[in-house]
Amino acid sequence: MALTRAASTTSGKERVTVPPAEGSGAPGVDPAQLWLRPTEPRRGRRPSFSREAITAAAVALADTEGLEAVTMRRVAAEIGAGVMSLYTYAPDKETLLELMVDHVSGELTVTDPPTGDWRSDLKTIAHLQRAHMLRHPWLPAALATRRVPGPNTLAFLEHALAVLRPTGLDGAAKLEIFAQLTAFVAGHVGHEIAQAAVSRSPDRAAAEARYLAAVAADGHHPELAEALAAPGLPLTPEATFSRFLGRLIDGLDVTH
Amino acid sequence: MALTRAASTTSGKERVTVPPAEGSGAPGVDPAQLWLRPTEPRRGRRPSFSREAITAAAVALADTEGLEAVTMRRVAAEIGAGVMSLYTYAPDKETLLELMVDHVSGELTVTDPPTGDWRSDLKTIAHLQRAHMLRHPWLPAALATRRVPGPNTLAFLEHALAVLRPTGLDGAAKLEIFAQLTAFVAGHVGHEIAQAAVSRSPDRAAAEARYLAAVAADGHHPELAEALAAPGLPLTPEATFSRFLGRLIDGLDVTH
DNA sequence: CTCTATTCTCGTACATCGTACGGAATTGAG
DNA sequence: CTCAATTCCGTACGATGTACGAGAATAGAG
Repeated sequence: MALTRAASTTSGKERVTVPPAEGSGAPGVDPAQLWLRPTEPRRGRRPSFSREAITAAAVALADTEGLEAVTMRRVAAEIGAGVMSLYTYAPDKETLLELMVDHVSGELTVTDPPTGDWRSDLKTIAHLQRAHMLRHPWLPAALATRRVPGPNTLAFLEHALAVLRPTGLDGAAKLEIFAQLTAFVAGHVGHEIAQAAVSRSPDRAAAEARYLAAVAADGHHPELAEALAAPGLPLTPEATFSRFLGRLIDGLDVTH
Repeated sequence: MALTRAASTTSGKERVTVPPAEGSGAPGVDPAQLWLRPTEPRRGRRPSFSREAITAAAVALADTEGLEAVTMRRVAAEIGAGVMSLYTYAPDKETLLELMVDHVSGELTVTDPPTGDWRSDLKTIAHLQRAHMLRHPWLPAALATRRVPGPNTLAFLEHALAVLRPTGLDGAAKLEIFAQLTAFVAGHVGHEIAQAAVSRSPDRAAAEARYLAAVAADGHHPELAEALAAPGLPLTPEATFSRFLGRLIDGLDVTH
């Protein structure tokens, strides 16, 4: 979610001195090329495939076999195309990922208008997002590197902004809240998924438990030892999510 | 941060039906192999390198050239080793990444004991983490796939748990708060970094602004249009962070 | 119709990645 | 010394993203 008013990060002479990160100087994905390209002139050979079909195939692949199964070769094979044909529809794999993210965001259609109780509405949004991400477990990972919101994402954002209207916050704050809420949900679901994956292989889970037990027993981590030893009813991930979401949203101070 | 009491996710017959995610069935990294291995028997050829040196080289590389520059070949070259020698010290690259994360976490040493004002202490922790991540911009991305906390991470966690003692929350809740706080900071800093990267290439920033302007002008996104048009003083990333952190922590309801 | 410009298709090829394998080198124990 | 253990690392393999360019299909111009 890189949604900020254009000039808000470098104003005037202020120099940002952050060293290069993941995709440092690289131009990334051009939004115009991605979301704004008009229906091209009808000329030349007729296309055999479509963005839609390619994206859908990639999504299906990610859903059933995980994000790492989404390779250009696999996707191409899935729709019966040559590998290089994909590059007619998307300039590179990163772009295909963005297409995938926005594609599934189409499922996030909201029918109910805002109720006026923005806290409650925001919780509904978060639960929608959680269910959505559980259905597409690769989403949290994919969202981490997403740049430009596509039409489906924008539609959902539009709804979120409407929900936040009663807060009276300025635009930037509303955008930030949505971005942070999405990040929170992605983070939480990401952990849920990772946890579930660990639990699914017993030796792995046992190894982890043994490690933590060893750390707790070394005497240098009394707080951790106590935290791990404490009873505390085992909550479902759902309950944990709700509790945390409540803490987050109910406490949102909107007066400053 | 996969820190949960061992049995808290699958209790009894409850089946987790989440489809495969990023590293689905794969065993990942064995914590014992990673953090608990004792000083091996003194026999055979003397080691020419060390985990420390390898990890430090990898970190230096990530700091200056980004995470994608950290390849086994580059790291090996950096310390004058053959590529395959690295595998004596770490079983695979994922493990090396975990080593890197914990290595830099060594900088997070906290000297001041908790003051008793846990909200204030928590904010201090978050600011520490933010500065830390800005110094190592690859951290937010690397943290997303981290599994088992190493000694330095555990030391910091221990401090955080001590800070949270006055809340009276149970262990699981405290662990969750720390995990979510870390996730929040990582998410925020990740966006800061991405934003800075975009701003650094003017054409890229302009393209993005043009795209958003086009969307705002299409008539289908009135809320977004208003949010983008609103004045709102351009805040420094620091200020935005503090404001959000305040909203998050001040509102944390600890009574349930 | 033919010609030509345009567009899509995709086989081949290459650089780069993580890492399996196995032999050479070095060490301490018996 | 012999032997087993341990480290070092050159070579090699399979997989990946994608540049390149030759061919095929299409639509308008003449």
